[in-house]
Amino acid sequence: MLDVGVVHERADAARNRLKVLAAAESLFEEHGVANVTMDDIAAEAGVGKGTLYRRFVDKGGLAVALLDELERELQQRILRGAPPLGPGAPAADRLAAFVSAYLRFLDRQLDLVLMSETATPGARLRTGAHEFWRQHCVLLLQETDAPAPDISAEVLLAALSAEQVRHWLREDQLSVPKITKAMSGLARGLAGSGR
Amino acid sequence: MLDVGVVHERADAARNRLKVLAAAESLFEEHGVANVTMDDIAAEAGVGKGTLYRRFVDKGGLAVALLDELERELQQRILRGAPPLGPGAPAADRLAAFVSAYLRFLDRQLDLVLMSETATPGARLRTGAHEFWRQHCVLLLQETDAPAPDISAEVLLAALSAEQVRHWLREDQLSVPKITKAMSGLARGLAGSGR
DNA sequence: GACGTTAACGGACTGCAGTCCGTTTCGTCA
DNA sequence: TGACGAAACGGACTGCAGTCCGTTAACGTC
Repeated sequence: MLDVGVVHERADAARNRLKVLAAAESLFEEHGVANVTMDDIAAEAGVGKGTLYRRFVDKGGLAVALLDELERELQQRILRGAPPLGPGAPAADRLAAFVSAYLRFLDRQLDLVLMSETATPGARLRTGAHEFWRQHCVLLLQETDAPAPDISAEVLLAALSAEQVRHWLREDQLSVPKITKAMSGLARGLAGSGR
Repeated sequence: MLDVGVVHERADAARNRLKVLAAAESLFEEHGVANVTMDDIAAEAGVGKGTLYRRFVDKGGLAVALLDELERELQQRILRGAPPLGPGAPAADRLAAFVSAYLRFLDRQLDLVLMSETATPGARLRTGAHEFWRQHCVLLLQETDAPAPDISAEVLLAALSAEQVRHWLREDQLSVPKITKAMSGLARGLAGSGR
C-alpha cells in the first residue's frame, strides 16, 4: 500500500513522506480528523500542497496511509496468529472472531477509518484493506458451503462500515460489546445457513 | 419530508421551490447528477444561491426532495398494496419482496440516491426514507422472532446502500436479477434463522 | 389601500479541495 | 566533478460548497 522502495524512492521524497505523516498524525490527534485541512497539514509538515497531493491523492489516501500499519498488524494476526482469529478454528468461529477483532480496531480508529471510507463515494470498496477483509470472509464462507459467499462477505463488511458503526455507537448509544455480540451472531448465521 | 403547508408557505417561497426542483431535475437529467453544481441550479432556476440553501440544506437535500415522490409511491405499495410487498403475506416473503422492489427503485434512481446518501458522512442514516425502510424491516423481522431485528434491519439496508449496489452493478458487473436473488435469499435467511 | 412586521431573497464573500506548471533537487554517467 | 535528464517540489491559481447580511417582497392589520 505504501509502495516503499518500489523502483527506488528518492531521498527527498522519503523525507517528505515521513514529515507529512508525522504532521498529519499530530494534527489529527490534536484537533480531530474532521477539523484539519490539507493546508494545515502541508504547513505543519513544511511542504507544498502539491507534494501532499502527489503522494497521497486526497485526505482519504492520507488516512489510508496512517491506518496502514495498524491494519497490517490485524492482517498478520488473521494470517498467522492464534485461533480462533488465526488459522485452525472452524470457519464460523473464525468469522465471528474476525468481526469481533475488526470492531475493536474500528472503535479505536473510527474517525480515521471514516475519513478513509468517505473521502469520495465508493472509497471504502476500493481500499486494499477492504479487499483483504473481503477475501478473508469469502474464503471462510466458502468453507461452510454458505450460499453466495461473495455477496454475504460484502453484506457483512457493509454493516461494519465506519458510517454504520459510528451511527450505532453515537446515535443509537449501543456499546461495542453489544454490537459485537449481535454482529458476530449474525456472521455465524451467514456461515451456518448454508449447511 | 417536504413539509408542504406547515404553518403556511409563502407564495414566493412555493414558486421558487418549484422552479428549483424543475431546474435541478432537468440539469441532472441532461448532465448527470455529479456534473451539476449548485450555482448551475441556481442560475437555471433564476434564483439566488441563498434561496437554494435556505430550502434544501445541501445538494443531498435537493436529491432527497426529488426522490420524495417516488419513495412515497413505494411506501404506499408497502403499506396498502397487494401482497407479498403489501400486508397479508408471511413476513419472510414480505421482506424478500421489499428487497426486490427496493433494488428496482435503486436501479432506476441510482445517481440521485447516491447523492442523497453521500452528500455528507452518515447522510444515509438520517433521511426520513431510511427510517421508514428500517422500521418496516424491523417489524417484519420481529414477526419472525429473528434475534436482534434492529441490527439485522440495519445490516440489510447497509448492504442496499447506493454505494454498495453501484459497486456490484458497475465494478463487479452483476445484474439486477442476480443481486435481487442473492439479497432476497439473504433476507429470508435473516428472517428464518430465528425460528 | 397604506403601513409595519417578518419571512424570504440574492449575490458577494470566505474557505477548502484539488490542479498546474515553472523551479529545484536528486541521482547517474561520462 | 560537472553536467544532464528525470523526478519531485511548492505555491499561486481555479472552482465549488456553503455562509452572511443588506435588500426586497409577501401578508396581516387598521
